[in-house]
Amino acid sequence: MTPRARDAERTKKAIVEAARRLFAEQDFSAVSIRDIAAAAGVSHGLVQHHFGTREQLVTEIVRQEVAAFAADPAALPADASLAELDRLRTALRAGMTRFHDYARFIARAELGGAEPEKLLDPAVPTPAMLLAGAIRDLQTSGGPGPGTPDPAMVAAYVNASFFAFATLAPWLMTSVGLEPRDYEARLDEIVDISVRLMALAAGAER
Amino acid sequence: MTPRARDAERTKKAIVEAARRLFAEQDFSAVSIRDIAAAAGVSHGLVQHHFGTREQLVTEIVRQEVAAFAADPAALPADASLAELDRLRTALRAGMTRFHDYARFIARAELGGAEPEKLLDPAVPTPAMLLAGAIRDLQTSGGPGPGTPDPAMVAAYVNASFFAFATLAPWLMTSVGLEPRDYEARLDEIVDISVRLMALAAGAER
DNA sequence: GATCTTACTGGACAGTTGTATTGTAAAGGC
DNA sequence: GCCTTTACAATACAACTGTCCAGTAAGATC
Repeated sequence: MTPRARDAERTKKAIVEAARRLFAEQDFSAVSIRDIAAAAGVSHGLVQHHFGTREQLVTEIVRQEVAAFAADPAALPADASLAELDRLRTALRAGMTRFHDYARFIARAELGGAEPEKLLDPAVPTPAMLLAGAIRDLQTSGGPGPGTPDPAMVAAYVNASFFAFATLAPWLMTSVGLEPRDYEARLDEIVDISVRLMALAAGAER
Repeated sequence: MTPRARDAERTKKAIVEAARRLFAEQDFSAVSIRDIAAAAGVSHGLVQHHFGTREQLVTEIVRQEVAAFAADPAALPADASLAELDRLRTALRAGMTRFHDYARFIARAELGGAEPEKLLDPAVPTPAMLLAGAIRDLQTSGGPGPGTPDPAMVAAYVNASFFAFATLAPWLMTSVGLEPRDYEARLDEIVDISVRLMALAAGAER
């Protein structure tokens, strides 16, 4: 193997990027250090030199992924109030798109049993955080109506749907007799359903 | 290893059951044939004798899991119409409970890349299939109102939420600032949100 | 009782894994 | 120029993997 340029920072980034790519396609435990090294064009010994053990590498990658998502301004558009439905829709759509890859990553990491506590970070913004505006609307206008669902639970529900579609869109579509290929084209419908659900939670009139 | 009773059918079942248990806890690719054999109290050679290759074993387990869920009467309660909200709620709750383990299994299998086409079976009933009654209600009463979301898409949305909560409840709860431990206690709220969403899709008055 | 089938165990094997270790040469301080 | 540091490659190794295969004995058939 021909030696690469001596640029530790750059090399570490290349390794992390290669690992990210492989983890997005396979089981966490199906990806070996040698796979990662090969994908990064590096000897497997170097991976160990930079990251220590395999577990430390995985931890580092998870940490970076969470940090990147949390820091991405596109992941958390400004609060959108229910009074501005169009803005809410647009923001939710953007959030959903950005959430897509992150959700897949979380699913693999979580189901793979890798450092779950690192992922359980309530500080990480999610599409449903947009509910914040709606919830404020609700609270300033006298509280929820009788029998209105808990806005936080609705937010979790919306997050859940986005998450599931991101990871299992083909299965979810076919499970109700829809065409799997249509998923991309119908993202707006999913957003629309979410918005209606939020309005419901806020006790707004239909 | 002391030889076990010579009962092929019983032994095969024990192996499948052990594998199911292990697959529910770890990455698909992290579970070895020897792990499964040990958990079943059997030599690893026997697993090969009964199932051939590891892949055939996994395929068989997935097939059985899908078949078991599809055949379970509790998984698909009788159609509940929107006109009978209480029955709908009860049925949905039962479906959700049964869906829980199946969803976890699907997630692992799908994300592990194991035989996805086997899982993409639209014939497998899911909680949101209960929408069938509501959709019929809708259609016999003159079609959806203007701007009403597609009932099939709503069904997929409901399925998605159930699926995601089953696999990632702790993360989903904390992501909106709720207590992860509360998840079990608040299942009814999730069902309630689903029912409201269905009513919305059917164009029913709130 | 002899023979055949088959449910099982256990050993062997080559390939892959994570990690430890050794070796090399590039860079920087002095 | 020398010397220390360190980014890298390459080898070594024990543990584990899936698969193959030889052996054993229980039970059925005749």
